Amino acid sequence: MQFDDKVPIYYQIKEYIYRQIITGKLAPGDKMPSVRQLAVDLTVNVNTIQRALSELTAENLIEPKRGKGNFVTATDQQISELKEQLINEHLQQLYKNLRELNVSDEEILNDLGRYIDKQRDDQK
Amino acid sequence: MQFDDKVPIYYQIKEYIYRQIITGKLAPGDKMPSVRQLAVDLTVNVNTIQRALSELTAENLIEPKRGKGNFVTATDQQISELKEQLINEHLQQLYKNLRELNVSDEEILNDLGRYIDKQRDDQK
DNA sequence: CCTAGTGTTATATGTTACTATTACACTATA
DNA sequence: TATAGTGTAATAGTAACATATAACACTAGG
Repeated sequence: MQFDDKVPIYYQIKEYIYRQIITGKLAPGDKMPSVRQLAVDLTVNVNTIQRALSELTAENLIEPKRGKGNFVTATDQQISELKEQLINEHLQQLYKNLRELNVSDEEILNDLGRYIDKQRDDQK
Repeated sequence: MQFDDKVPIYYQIKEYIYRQIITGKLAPGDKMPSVRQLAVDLTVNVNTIQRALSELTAENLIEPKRGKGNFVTATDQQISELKEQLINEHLQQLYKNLRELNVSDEEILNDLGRYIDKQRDDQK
């Protein structure tokens, strides 16, 4: 996994696990990979994994069991709220960023439309 | 100015100056506020200002003159390219973030449309 | 009971970011 | 020529982040 060196790694791992949960790769009740395995997979130190997991635990999304592993405890309700929240934050971020560059509401929508069309073309 | 504690301050200052230039608050040829004044205005250390300015200098957007100050040397051409690049990066960021949450192209556009409408309403 | 696989915790080390402080180089001007 | 206002650079200290390493606590299975 490639990290943005402008943002703490533990935080990017947290976001990565958010995604795993939201996209269903990790479902309620699932056992997560062990901290040591995650450390290998993401090529970071175990302590860095722990830093991310401890925050997710504090947010009641996962729960550790000594000797067993970490388990997803988030409910479907929690997950859908989390997804909505993250989407909203990202939209807000874009909106704020572009407005700060003096891009109008209309242009923002047009530019995004063009960008998405371009992605579709590049895909081919 | 409020900073995001997940991103280096010097980098956020760099982005701030990008905005000043793109929105015309700083025009080609303009003299910038002194490093000491910027440090006071943004409530950071002079060295942090320098860190940002030295990168902007390396990008040929500004140029320092000993004893005189820092001056905007970017051309209109450079500025419009910079603006386009930043807009593109932000669009790409949103697109990537939402696609990673399994949001479809169509939903992305709809969600943004709704978000912008909501902003307009909240404005009143 | 032993062992392998879990989570948890602690220590030491290195790097980067930021601050505070000081000093130096240069320019304009009174 | 002195002074105030510029940029520049160096030092030292603090904090956060990440690493390496080791040890400890618990669980499951042979």
